[in-house]
Amino acid sequence: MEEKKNLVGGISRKTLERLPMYHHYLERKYREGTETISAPAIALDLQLNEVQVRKDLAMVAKTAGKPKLGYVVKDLIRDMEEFLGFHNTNQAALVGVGSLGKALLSYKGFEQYGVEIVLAFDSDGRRVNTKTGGKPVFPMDKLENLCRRMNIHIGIITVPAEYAQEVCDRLVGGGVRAIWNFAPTHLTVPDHVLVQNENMAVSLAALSKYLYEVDKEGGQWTEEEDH
Amino acid sequence: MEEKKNLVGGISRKTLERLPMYHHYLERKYREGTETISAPAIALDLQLNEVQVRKDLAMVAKTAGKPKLGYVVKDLIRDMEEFLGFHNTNQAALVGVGSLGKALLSYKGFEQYGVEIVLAFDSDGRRVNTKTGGKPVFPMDKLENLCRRMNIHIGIITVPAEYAQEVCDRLVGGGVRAIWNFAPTHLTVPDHVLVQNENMAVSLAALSKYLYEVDKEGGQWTEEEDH
DNA sequence: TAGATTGTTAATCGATTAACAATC
DNA sequence: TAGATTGTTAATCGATTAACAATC
Repeated sequence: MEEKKNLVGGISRKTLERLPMYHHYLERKYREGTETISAPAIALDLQLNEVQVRKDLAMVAKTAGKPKLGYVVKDLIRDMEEFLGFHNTNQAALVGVGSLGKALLSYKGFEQYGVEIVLAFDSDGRRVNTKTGGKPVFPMDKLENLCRRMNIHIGIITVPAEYAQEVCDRLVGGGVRAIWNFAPTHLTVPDHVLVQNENMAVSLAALSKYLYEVDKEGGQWTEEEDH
Repeated sequence: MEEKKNLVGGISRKTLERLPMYHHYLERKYREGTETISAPAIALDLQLNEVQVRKDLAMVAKTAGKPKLGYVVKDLIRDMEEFLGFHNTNQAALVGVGSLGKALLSYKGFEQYGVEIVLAFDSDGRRVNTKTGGKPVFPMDKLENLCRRMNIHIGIITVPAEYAQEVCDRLVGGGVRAIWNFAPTHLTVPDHVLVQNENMAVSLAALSKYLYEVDKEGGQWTEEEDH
């Protein structure tokens, strides 16, 4: 029985989740003309603890910050992109060209993160051999073969939950090593494959629960109050 | 300065994130004819610790499990849905009818979680006064007014990052108390408003980083190995 | 009964925050 | 220099896991 890993490349999952937030924030600051920035300033804007910011930045920054000055924004952005591997483009295949699949195929913003969707698969004959967002849609039986031949490393699953595991297995069979799963279901994969769940159900549950609580308590509420 | 809350209704965020996973799993089991199920069985299938499963279920279950038997699947599903507030439908407004916005408007699966998108807003005159997924699209200047009049509590943001904060402020101004944010940016909101980030950038960063590491290390890799 | 499974208390683990000396 | 800010070590906090008595 294998351990579930919490670390990706020596960095905790929690830290990794914050990095894109810093990245986006720093890019905006840089566009606005900010040249250097301090950890307390970042912490204030992003509502984080300043020590946490310093520790997070220490994970990625090649050069240390300077007391009284802070960090050089431009260098920080560069180091962060290198750390996250945004410059090594990975090609991805998407399976399931429904409305969500179409939205993802049409979305231009992924390349910035080093991911490019190059082709899609669908079981519906009417969608096969068309193009969506400029990306060709192939029939399912070409999946393993095309993924392997094109050396695709990322699979994006946007099929209904009941087909997700099967699609996942086939992607892994085609040599895919990282899965971005939009189906609201748990996927079982071999150890060397990473599953990243984009779990909308989780968000909805949190929203729903929050509003439910607020209504129940009849207004604003804090966890300190015990009723 | 306010504390960021980690608890929603006396339950830890981590636990809350697992509940939809149990819910989906249990529904499948129930469809397959399973009447009772034990914590170890769930833990095995979902790759969790069995004590964790028991603790999580204890948070939601109205009736205790029975030694040697486990829990009644049907009751568990019912309790979980009640706990998460899936039966109290909340109406939502979506802002930004781009490809992602359209996909969400067309998606039928939200109602199951107690969320119903009833209308949308967009700044593009060509989209205004059309319907997408059967939901009317209104111009931006109607936002606050319509949200308030219709007693909308959930706002869904699918606009580009640079407009997200402004849209967020207006939704809050219209009485929205929970925001589902798809823009890759940090939103600042009053304390009584919950922001749920559906942060694709985070997922992409994790995928990208993982593949980057795997390639660097020349194959499979574990965090135990120090090179 | 025997043993699988429960719920709970205690131990462990990891992540966050506080404290502080170093430094530009 | 003085003080803002750094990086790091120690303390705290919360979540996970292990241990175990209760029970059907």
